[in-house]
Amino acid sequence: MIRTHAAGTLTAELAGQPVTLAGWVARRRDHGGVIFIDLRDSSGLVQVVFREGDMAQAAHRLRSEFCLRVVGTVDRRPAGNENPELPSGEVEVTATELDVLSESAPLPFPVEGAGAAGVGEDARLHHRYLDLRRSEPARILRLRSRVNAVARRLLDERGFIEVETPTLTRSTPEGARDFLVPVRLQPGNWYALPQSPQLFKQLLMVAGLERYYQIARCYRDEDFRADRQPEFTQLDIEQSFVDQDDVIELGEEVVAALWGDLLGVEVPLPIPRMTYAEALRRYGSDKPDLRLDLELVDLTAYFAGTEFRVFQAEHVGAVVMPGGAAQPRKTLDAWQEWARSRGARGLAYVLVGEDGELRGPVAKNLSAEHLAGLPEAAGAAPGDCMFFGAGPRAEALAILGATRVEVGRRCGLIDEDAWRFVWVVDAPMFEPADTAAGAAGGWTAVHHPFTGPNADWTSRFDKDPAHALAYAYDIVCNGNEIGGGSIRIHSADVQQRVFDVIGLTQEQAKEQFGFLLEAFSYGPPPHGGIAFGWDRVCALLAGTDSIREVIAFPKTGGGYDPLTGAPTAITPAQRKEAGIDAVPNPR
RNA sequence: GGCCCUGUAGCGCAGCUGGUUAGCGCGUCGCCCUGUCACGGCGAAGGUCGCGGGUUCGAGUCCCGUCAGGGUCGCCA
Repeated sequence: MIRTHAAGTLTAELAGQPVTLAGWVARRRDHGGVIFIDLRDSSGLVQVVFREGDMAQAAHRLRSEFCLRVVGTVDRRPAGNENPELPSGEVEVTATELDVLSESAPLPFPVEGAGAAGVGEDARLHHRYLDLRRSEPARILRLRSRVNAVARRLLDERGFIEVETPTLTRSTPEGARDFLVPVRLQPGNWYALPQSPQLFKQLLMVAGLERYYQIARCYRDEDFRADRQPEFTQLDIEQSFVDQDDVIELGEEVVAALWGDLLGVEVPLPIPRMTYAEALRRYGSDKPDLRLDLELVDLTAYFAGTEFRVFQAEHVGAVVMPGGAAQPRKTLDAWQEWARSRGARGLAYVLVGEDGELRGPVAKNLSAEHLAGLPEAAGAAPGDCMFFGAGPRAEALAILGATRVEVGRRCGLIDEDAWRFVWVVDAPMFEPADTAAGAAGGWTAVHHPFTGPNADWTSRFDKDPAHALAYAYDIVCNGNEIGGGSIRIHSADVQQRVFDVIGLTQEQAKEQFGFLLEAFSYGPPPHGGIAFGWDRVCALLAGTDSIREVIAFPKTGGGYDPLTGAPTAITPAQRKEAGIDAVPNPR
């Protein structure tokens, strides 16, 4: 090694010892006759002193982020000059030899010191290698490595086998759009990048592995959000001869190990469970944020027979904003704007005065008797504001659920330090096809077409697809879905009935999933699993809002990589060689 | 694809109802400085105001279009 010690590890115990350090110039404080350099390496910082004569002259030309080798001795700092902010603050290194390993051009943004905190994301990603020299981004990458290690250790201890599955695979028409890769050796034919290892992990169960896991890269060609990237990572797990409780138990162990080992947070087990229907009814969301106690109120029955047209709807619900009656008109108008920006027509409200009198535009439209019992029915007290959502049930619940969280945010009702986990179970198997694209029948699978019906519905899911429930479960943390999975179908009969419901003919099923169905003709074991959204899990553990912070080289919303400039055009020669425009030979 | 916000020096931002030479902080460059740790002092350089068009005597500012980034809804089995 070029160095003998790491900069951040030097302490008074080493006083008097010669050391050789290697790292970067974090900051320079040039006093003419004496020059201080904060030398940074991956372990931290130490102050290096260059005194008069040759050493001071040599140090004078140092600049930020020059890469150095420094030989010197560890000295206690003069009394009164210690820096308690630094772990190495009791000592400094008096330089006797300086070797500039490489110089740095002027920086595109401040790496250290004042202004380093406020750098825009674009600049940071363009020079991500400089961004990662900074302590916080570096901390996050190190944390992610430990997140992986904790998961691997736990799964290894429980007999799981880490298997790598292909990233060049077959395009399957359901689900998200695939990224496609042309194949030079078979012009006109294309690989797809996997949206997840779903089909392969099921094949591994047929293969008798029984316990599989993988930290797997997945690819989906969809529009991006703050919490989405075109390539992202899942902790993918699958197990044979298990039921839903077994998978949930394992998922809880993973969560408890991560939060316990990395944050010192004890997650009380078992994690509570809630049905999908209950989550929607009480919180207006399939990923409820339980840091907030506030619940929705169903007033559909209460308003039955109302003459107020807006409330003549499939569903009428309310959420109460404590103390909300004091909001000025301008703020209440802003709520309307907020609701419209989320696709709602508006957000009806009734204010409960301190005197109990009900005010607001909607109050005038309600009958005296509906008005009289309203605060009690909604659970509102004097001084509160009642917000109402009315319309088709799913839409009304969606806006009410969003309002609930927004109320919690504005009223400071959310405990930012809390970790509230919940399993959302008994998800519906199917949803009407018109809300999702591409299905030929009247129904489409909510999860994927291999998700098994739960015990209650095995015999009759195809008779009442609208209400059929699956052995499908999501784990939610503070309002974020961090993982989800299901018990898969291993019976050919059940599988065929699911295909029938979603309108998939035998020919289509064979065309799309033939290899899986063939495998399933050779004694497939009952199996199920779970996949964690690993980027989101890491972001939560790191305490950051954006998953970009936990990805070494993330892309922007348009799928652009600001560092490499990918994607790029290709040359006509590349295009020809890749066979992009070729017509595939029939097989 | 819809809607909202942003785009001014290397970085972060200001620029009021249109007005003469577009400012501030940090950074950069030069000189000075022997105990600083966001060191300090003096001086200097650095800008097609994202791009295109329009209104106007005059546009960073107003209008239209467009591009890029961020957010959000749709979408994401």
